[in-house]
Amino acid sequence: MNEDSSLASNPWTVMPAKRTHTCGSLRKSDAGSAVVLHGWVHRRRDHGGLIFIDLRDRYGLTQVTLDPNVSVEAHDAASGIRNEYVISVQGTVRERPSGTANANMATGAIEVIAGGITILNVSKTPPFNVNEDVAVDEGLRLKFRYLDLRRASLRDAIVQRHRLIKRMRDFLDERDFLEIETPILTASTPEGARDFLVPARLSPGEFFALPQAPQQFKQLLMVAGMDRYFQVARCFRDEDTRSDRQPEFTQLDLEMAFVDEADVMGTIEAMLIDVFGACTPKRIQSIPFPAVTYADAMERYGCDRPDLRFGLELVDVTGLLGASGFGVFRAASSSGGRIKAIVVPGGAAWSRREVDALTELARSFGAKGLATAAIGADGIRSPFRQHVGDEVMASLVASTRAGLGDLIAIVADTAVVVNATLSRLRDHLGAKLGLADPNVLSLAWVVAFPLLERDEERGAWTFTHNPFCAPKDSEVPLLETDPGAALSKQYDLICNGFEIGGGSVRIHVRALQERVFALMGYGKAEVQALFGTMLDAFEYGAPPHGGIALGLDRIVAILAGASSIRDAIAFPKNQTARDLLMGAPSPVAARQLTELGIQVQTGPAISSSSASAPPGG
RNA sequence: GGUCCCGUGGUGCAGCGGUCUAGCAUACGUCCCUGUCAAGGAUGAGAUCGCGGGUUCGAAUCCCGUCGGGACCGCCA
Repeated sequence: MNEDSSLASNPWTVMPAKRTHTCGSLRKSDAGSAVVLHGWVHRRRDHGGLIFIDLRDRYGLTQVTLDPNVSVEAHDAASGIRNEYVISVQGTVRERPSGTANANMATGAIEVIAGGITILNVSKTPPFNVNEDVAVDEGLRLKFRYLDLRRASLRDAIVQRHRLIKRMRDFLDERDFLEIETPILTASTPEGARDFLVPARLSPGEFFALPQAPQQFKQLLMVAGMDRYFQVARCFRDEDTRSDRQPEFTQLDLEMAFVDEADVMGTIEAMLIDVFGACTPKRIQSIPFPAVTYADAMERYGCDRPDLRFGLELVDVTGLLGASGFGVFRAASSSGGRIKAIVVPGGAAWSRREVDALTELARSFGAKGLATAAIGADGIRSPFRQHVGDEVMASLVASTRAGLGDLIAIVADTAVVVNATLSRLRDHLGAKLGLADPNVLSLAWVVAFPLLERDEERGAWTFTHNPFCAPKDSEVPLLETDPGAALSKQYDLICNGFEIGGGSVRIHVRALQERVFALMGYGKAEVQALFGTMLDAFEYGAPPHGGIALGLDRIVAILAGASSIRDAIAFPKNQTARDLLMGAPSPVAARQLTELGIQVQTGPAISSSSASAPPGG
């Protein structure tokens, strides 16, 4: 009866003998030992006479064998045991009889012959199978997160996360970094993401903001002489989620004084080589990490965080096709757009249906269409061949280096659309063609970002990284003549198509920081009000400094082979930023609001979004 | 704010206008079974197909709306 949770059947006062081993530790050399194991019933195989129980804890699985000839009581007790019951087993380790060892289990050479079993707690039939790693509805997984965390893949990711962070801490500690906590209740700063706000009861009408990152604090720590700082920092941004974005997430935040870009990058590179070497069987593709400029990345891959595990580089064919007789190409070229191609290896053999699907995909990514040319043994098959002529077709094949059997896919549009479409098509092809080795980590730096970009809404310059990022020394004069062309001391770290870190050498001189703010359209008074504290601090001997923040959730997700950072976080939120486990956010008592001086606007939108009933309830 | 995908016994899937009184696997109950490890065998129970409306002689199936989950665009220094 798994519903039977009566007090009599739950001997909670009886904590049996302390466990002597975990369920992952026993080996052949332990044969003969008397042991006590505690754990959850992973699976039970009842042969009538013999009963086998795979006992699970977070360390592994151990087979417990119940033989009525050894203990009738234990065997009888095991008959009533069901999956996910918590039990204690007292028994003897025995090498398994020849022919019955299980090479797939770490403990497969032995079994525990049970002399006694104590049920520590019963379990209802779980809402999904804990003992297998099949896909389950995300909502259900989040609602029963404590059961999901028992499953192997999620449990392993959480364990790996701990090991990774522990190793990072040790590495940085050995190099004189101090881990320093910074406030969670802090001040709202403009720009960047939307803040989460916390009402300040003692200052009615005013609010704290949760930090989007400890940016200013870590720079102030440099001014304070803390020299080398890091923190495993929770960050909060009230923006829409993605599979790689949660409203709260964790960064390894780091800052160093008296450094240039190479110092920070070198430190991080050394740390990651050490950490990944210890924490994952995956192989780093190339050491030292290659560096690619932002401009180069956009040109060759169409995005600033390309997956470098495979080639499939984009080729600019604007010059070649822009003047041709094909209207689509001419239009894109003459209106200042671009024409770029990607070569699909073996794509000439694709069926009409497959090529159509690729075109449809390109449309869904924003392109108006996809022009293709198949390089077959009997010649080039292409809808636009007749419009451009054989000579241009031959040049196209040559410049894209397409070979026999390949398919050339071309997008002609604005540079933004071309790059966005082809970079996503490239990712799609990498996956479809199996080019992205899951056992490889293609770590690389992206450098030479522009300092500023045009904010069309405000009609001013805005920062591409953060407002404290320094321009390259040689580029400072450009701030006066051509701000958009100035390159910065920013560096991003990418891995397998994700941005896993970003940082920069900062501005540490008040005058330069004020000049950059001026370019962004802030008046002096405004700057003083918003960033005065830090600018004032800069006047008391701010050392040159720079730092970086690594996205730990993303790194863990990559190592775990997860497609979402939800699978790297113990208690994540869903796509609509709700915590389905605890039922947050939720309405609060009227009295709480009164105390805070807050009046909640009621309306259809408000009341419907505050309904916190979980699905299936 | 927008686009797209998915909601069918506890779970995972199939069915996509009548043959569905809804199929399969697994989980669950009972029984048999002493070397299994996704144990095996027998048997039983369990779903008005997320919800509401519409089209139709007839809807799990088509349409609209809504709710829930997910992917993406915008957004995210």
